[in-house]
Amino acid sequence: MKTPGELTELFRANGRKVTAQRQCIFRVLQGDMTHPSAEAVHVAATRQMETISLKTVYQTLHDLAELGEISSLDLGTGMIRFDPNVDDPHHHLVCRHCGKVRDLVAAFPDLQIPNGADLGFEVGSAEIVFRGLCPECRQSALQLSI
Amino acid sequence: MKTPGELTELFRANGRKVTAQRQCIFRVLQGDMTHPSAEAVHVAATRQMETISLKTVYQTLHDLAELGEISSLDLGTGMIRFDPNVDDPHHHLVCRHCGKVRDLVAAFPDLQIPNGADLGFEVGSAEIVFRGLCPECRQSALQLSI
DNA sequence: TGTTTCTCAACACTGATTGTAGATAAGGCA
DNA sequence: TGCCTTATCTACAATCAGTGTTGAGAAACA
Repeated sequence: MKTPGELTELFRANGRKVTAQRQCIFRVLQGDMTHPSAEAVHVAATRQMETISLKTVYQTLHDLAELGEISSLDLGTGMIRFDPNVDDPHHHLVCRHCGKVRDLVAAFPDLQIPNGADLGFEVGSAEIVFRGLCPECRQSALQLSI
Repeated sequence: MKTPGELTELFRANGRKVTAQRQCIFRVLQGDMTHPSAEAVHVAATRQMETISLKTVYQTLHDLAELGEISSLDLGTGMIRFDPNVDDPHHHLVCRHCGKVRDLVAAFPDLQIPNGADLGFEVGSAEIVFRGLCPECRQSALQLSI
């Protein structure tokens, strides 16, 4: 993802206005590796700007996704997650207990896309989701089963 | 998925009661290859039993998933889809326009699960989702772009 | 500075799914 | 077969993530 300054330029270049709320969201996303939900971004943004509304957060996240600066992921955790890492092709590791998401950059960088020709599909992209338990949930699962 | 008769046995063996509503849902799922949503199952069930409630459909689908007879999939189409095919390991092809889902049985039957050990994750399963356009949506996309 | 246009926040609303509670039916047993 | 216990059913309300609307306000640009 670009820096807040670059995003400001990009938004202006695309005829979008740059507000204090948007810059706040840019800063929140910068360097966030947790694949936050809109709600999580809102909570973090609220710490810098008390009155920012959830609707504004949703709208700005959609704008960023439309410009290709973040990607939105539905990983089956009940809400859409936003991933600022759009530069390295990668897949995801999802904790089936707490929903935590981590990038898996090294695995399957060039997954062969099968041709769905026999089914008539025109296949455009492939995503792999690995599900398991994160370190924390693994730990608490162990303690519970004693 | 097992036959309606086998499912009846299985439910009884697990201390669950077998009602006309449940058997109706068993029949609806039998041989359904469309990965229906709960709503779609409800519509089909209503054709056999007018008064069956959506809540009952959700509950029975969850029971079946709990017993491992169907699997529930969140493929990013806005609702959970149910897949009666739990016998052949397979992946999914999802139409990004209409949400139609097809099985891809032959592709990557034995995807190597990377060890998430360096991230502390204990990885249990892997799913690949291929996104593209189904034959029908491809056709209408072509017609629109003329 | 003035004007235009976009964005903001508050609020109501949607659509999928779940919780509640009284009515009803299944399954075991006499 | 009829009764009794317990699970399940339906209807209804509620939840939760996300979206549409609208008047007020701020950004961009001349």
